Amino acid sequence: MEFPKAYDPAEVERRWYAFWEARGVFRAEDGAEDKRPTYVVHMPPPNVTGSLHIGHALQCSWQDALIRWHRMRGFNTLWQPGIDHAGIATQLVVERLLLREGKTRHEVGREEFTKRIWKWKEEKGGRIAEQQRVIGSTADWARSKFTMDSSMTNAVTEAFVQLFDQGLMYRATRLINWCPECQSALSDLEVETEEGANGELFEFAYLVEGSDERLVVATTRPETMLGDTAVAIHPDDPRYTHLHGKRLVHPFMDRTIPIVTDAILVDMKFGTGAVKVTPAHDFNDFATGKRNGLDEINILNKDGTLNENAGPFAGLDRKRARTAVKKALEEKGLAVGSKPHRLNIPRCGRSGGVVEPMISTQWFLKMDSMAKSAVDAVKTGKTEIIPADWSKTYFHFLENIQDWCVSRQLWWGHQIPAWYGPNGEVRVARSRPLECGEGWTQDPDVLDTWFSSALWPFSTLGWPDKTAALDKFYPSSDLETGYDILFFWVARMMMMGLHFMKEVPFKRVILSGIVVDETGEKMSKVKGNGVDPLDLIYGATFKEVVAKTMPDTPEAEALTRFKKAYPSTAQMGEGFPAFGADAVRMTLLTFPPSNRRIALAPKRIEGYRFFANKMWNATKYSMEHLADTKIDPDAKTPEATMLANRWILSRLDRAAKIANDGMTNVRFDETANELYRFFWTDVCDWYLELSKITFFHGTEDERKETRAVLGFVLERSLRLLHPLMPYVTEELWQRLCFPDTPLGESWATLALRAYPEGGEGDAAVEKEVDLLQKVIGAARTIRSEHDIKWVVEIPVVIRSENATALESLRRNVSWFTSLTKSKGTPVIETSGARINGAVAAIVPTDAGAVEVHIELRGLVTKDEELTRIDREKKRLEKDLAAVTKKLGSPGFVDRAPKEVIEEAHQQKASMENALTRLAEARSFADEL
RNA sequence: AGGCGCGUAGCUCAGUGGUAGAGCACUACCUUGACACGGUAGGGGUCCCCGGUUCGAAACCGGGCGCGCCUACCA
Repeated sequence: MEFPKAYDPAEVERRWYAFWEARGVFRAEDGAEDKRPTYVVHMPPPNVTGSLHIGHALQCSWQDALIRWHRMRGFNTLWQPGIDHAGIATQLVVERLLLREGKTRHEVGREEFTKRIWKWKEEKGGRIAEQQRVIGSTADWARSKFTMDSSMTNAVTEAFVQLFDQGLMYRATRLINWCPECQSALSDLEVETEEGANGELFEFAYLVEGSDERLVVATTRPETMLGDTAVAIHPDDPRYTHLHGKRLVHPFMDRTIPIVTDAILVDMKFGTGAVKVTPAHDFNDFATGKRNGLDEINILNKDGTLNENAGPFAGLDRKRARTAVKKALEEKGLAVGSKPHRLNIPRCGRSGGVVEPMISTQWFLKMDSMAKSAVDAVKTGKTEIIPADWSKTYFHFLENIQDWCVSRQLWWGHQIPAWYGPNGEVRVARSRPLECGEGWTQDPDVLDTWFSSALWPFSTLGWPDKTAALDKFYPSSDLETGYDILFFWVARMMMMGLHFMKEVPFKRVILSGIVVDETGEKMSKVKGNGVDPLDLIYGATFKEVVAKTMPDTPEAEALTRFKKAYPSTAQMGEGFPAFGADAVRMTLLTFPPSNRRIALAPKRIEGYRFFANKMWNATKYSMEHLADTKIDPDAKTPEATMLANRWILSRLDRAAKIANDGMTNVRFDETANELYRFFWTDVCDWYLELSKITFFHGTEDERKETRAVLGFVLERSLRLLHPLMPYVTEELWQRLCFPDTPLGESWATLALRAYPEGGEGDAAVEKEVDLLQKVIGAARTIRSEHDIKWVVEIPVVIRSENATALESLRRNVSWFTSLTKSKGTPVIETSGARINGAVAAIVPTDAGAVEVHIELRGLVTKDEELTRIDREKKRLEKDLAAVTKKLGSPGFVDRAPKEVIEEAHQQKASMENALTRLAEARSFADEL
């Protein structure tokens, strides 16, 4: 089989996704006869309007790593995918399309409009699922659900009816958040506050009835005065005692309004101490109205224009009305003035329009008892939130929760299963009740999209039917999602799951952070600092990137802004190369999951592409030397007698342990970093180099053992890395294990091999090798410091009083010779004559230093050597001073643990010994 | 205003009581039979500041400064 010199992710990755799919790797088994333990993850269903962004890529990487890891460990894994119908977002998209035809949804009608949305969905919607495949997600796509599927609608209806029958779902008239742009009610959570907006505080006066006295109030929304039904003062405010019980004249309406006293609303110290009260358009005022029995006058139409209650201002839109009211007040001499004021503006999370509190009749879901259960489930540990810090936020939300306004005045969504009769009757049922004939109409409103999402962990499995899948896969194991939807989704699933299934929907909640740009700024369309993961996977020029993210900005400026957001791209030329999905995944996995912000540096991704190339070439090398050795993936750990082989097997064992621990503890970064380190440093830098000694100079027996170990280590390394970097590992595994089968045609797949468990390794072997590495390192440092060319072979003498070390060095002298290019065989001795004109490196050990003397006469100058020794000396002295101080400090010897003291003594002795040797070496420098 | 989080090498980040770590970037040398998407070696840090606990603090506690996010908001 051809083995190109460099790894090409684009060529390789393309090959494997369909391969896995064809082998049924992703499938979960419903059947009761399948006795494997289950592992279930629900993928947060992305919006049907959405396309893959880097946040999805992060979550896919995490979830796929968890899923693949469990699958390899023999779990019956279900990764449940799906798509969310995203009520408002989708409706807005299709409305915008209609607008291009010059039509509104009201003109085409509800039925036609809904048809159009479905058509749009079939053509354009849900493309994200294809993109999720690109990054390697092994979800069970055959089970994918759309929240508007009939089975989902069935579940939503059932849930609604049950909740209504239980008295938890009710209809009420109250002040709610209204988005005039969407013309719909919103839940509290869908309102986003724009902080610190520049506005003004406008002051005007009401005249006291029957006098000339003026009472000055202030407002940031002057037009709301049209709905004022009182002015409140503090009962204890001496300035206004004489006004108690008086009334004020409304300047534009034919009414007077009372002056009420209210200690809750009014802060005497703020402003004039008098507050206008608009119960129908302000949450605080609404409560004040209830306390004081005030009228509630709604002055707004659903589209945000003023209604007939606004008298002369009726018909104006909010903004114009504000100007008009101010002007009219000025004309009447009632305006007092205005000053700049910073305020927070509530905006609709979807449309961005300014939200207006408005009195309206809506459906609400009672939250208190369900919220309590959801709190208890976490407090009692039935569900664990990771990182645990988030529990506090979760509790705070649920302990202060308001009833959930679930009805939306949209056309796209699950229509509320309530019918209203001609005489005000209300019927809630699974389908239109027979008695609801002539004169009855179904509630036109739909349910909040999050209501259907809240049922997801069981609705996707067939609820309310008792299905095999529901039986087997509820509750799920882990839920992994961004912390930004902790309230929207996670908390609500908890409540619904506990309510309907009497059991928590998931055992662990893993909350991920937000991917931000390289400088830590949140990615946003406005800033244009987003990155499309597909551009990273497939490659793209920076011009192409900014054309997408900042389409309205001139190219040069856009490029400047882009480079500012991603400084590391300065070293990348004209664009991103194709990093490949593996590199993108690996990068995202190396951030600790507890990080709230994940600053994506493209340069870092490059590093993992290089890592894939390293794996590629290590495999290439191995296969060249394995010759006809058949790699049996089922082989047990081979017997090893040679130190290098025993060592790498030990390291493999420990790396596997660390990898598993990381996955268990949701520390993917620890898994990823250890496997990276293990493969690059232990396998490539040391083991492959050592294996060359055997392959080129060893006996046939040695070669045979080394081939077996090399093949084994490589095969297991690929397994270990597979959940993180599935593509390159599958490719290399196929090449390694089935060299005669054309790629993509074998039946076996790495995705279904057992994940190595690992263990503690062999400490004695690792300690021995550690010393050899240090001695080799010391010799290399000398070479490098003195600029000795690689091809120059140099005589070496090694001396030490450490008998164990000497013995090991003698046995493994070829390591030293080969890896330091020393001449002939180094002389290894306890003491005795040293080479004239040699420089020495000192390696401290716990049984006397190892000295490495290298003959460099004629190759270096005395000064160079003195510089080197002095630097070494300085370093040792610094460390020695630290440990000496520690040992001398009062209390340390008395109070520190025995082993710590012992260690300190040993360090001291070893450094002192090394310093003595170094001083000797210094005197030798004269001979150079 | 409250809550939460963060501040460690030029950059992105690990490290949670025992002599400061990784990757990238940087410097020098090297095309050595897997890999220049590479190798070998090296330089670089008052661990934000101030107190306290401790024999010992980057880590634990208190206070401050700076940054970010969330919740609630004064008309």
